[in-house]
Amino acid sequence: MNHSELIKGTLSTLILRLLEERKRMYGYEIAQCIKEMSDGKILVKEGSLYPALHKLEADGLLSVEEEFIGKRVRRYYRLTEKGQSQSALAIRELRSFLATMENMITQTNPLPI
Amino acid sequence: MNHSELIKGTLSTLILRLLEERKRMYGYEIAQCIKEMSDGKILVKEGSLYPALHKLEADGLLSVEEEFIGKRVRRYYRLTEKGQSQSALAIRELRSFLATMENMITQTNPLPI
DNA sequence: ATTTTTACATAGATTCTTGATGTATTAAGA
DNA sequence: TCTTAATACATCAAGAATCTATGTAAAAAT
Repeated sequence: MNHSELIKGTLSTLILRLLEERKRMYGYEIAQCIKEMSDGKILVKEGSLYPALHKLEADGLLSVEEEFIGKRVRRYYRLTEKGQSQSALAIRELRSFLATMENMITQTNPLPI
Repeated sequence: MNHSELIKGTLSTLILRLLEERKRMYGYEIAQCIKEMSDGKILVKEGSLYPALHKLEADGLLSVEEEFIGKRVRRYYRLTEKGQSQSALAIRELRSFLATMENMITQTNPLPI
């Protein structure tokens, strides 16, 4: 059991959350940001990140602008309007889930039902 | 995005945690307990629960005693010694992950790296 | 008498992440 | 200057975990 197994299901919400704050980010930047913010504990792999971004784009939550830095392309993502409302929802949901989990693993001697 | 998608990766830890407190539980009881403790927010399905229990047993973290209630069998689980140490580890890990996630979705305006 | 709850189980489909692999530019260091 | 590391995208096969659906059957409740 490590952090990378626990991240399942939370990655897209995390991406939405970052884009809420930063407006405009590209994939690699998102991965670095998650690494920094988690103190190196959550390392998103390319094999997770890019498919997740593509799915969010396909679902109409993100829009993309390609930009050339020298000869190299960067795909900048931002939230669509749909993405903004979805994002708010997903974050509330995640926050509630975290609180519930915290509560469940913290409370001692849960009573028989 | 709902709680059932977010539970991925946390179910076994949750089971271990419950058995740490309650010593001896059977599958159906565990599912009910998770439902109660989460205020109905986390509904573990049989298709998730029983395979998870079987895996924990196969990995030597749980032991089983079958008991007949009338004509119906109940499979009571408890932590093995290995299960106890693993449990402590998994819970620490989960707690740390929850804190990290909480931190990431809560802090406003994360700075550029 | 019928329905709901209790209690186990598994198979197939789906989803998510990983590891491996690929391509290519740019920056840094020896 | 040459080599390595970092940047930046991408995809595929494999594995893990969950869900839905389905099945069986006893006990309790209506």
